[in-house]
Amino acid sequence: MISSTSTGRKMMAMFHLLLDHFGHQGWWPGETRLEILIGAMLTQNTNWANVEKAIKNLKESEEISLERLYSLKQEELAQAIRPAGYFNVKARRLRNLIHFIMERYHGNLSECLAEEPDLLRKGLLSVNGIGPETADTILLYAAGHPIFVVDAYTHRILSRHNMIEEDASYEALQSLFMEHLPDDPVLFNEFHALIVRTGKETCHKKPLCDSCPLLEWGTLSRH
DNA sequence: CACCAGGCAAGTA
DNA sequence: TACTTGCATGGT
Repeated sequence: MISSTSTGRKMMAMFHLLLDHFGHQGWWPGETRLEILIGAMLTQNTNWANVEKAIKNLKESEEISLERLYSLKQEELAQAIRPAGYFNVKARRLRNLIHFIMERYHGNLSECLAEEPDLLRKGLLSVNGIGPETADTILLYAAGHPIFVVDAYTHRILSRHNMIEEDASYEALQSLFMEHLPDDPVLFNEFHALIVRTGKETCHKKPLCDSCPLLEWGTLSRH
């Protein structure tokens, strides 16, 4: 069943078109799993370059640890992550996540990430400031679970190529990948990164698809 | 100058 | 339930 279905073959074809065109993306950038969590929070509706500046600020004075982050006042944290934008909300959200790990997993990140995936996802979603994309980013890129991350690019590209309705839900998009591809975190990791790369470079809001690697894929109609 | 970026929550009707 | 708005810096 899995990837031998028509849809499964099509999705794998998409993956290989993108991989051949753009090459390996090497996601998620970050030296530690804690940095991946921080990046996941900070990159919400924000360019990654700005997130890097914010993380650099955090690393500047001292090594990043859960304890140190939690000891910072929200205001201090906010100033450090300023370049990432929305710094007041994001400082609060980051603290909420740290608090969640402190309370439920005794401040032990490894214990947290070793949690059973469905349970961890529910827990993450209960944190104010974590929605489906951020939760799934943590599950895939920090915990290594075969969970597909859906974002605005995924929605736009798949909808433009008539693989899904324009008003498709997050869940519907996620199922398109997870129900038709093998449960492989390495595949999901690269695939999501490639979709973001495609969205940035060739599949913009204003169509610019002369160089789109997916021109001959799907059932193109709205480019 | 306008527009966009690897979302989410809260407010409104 | 279904829209709309606030959050904010930095690059193109």
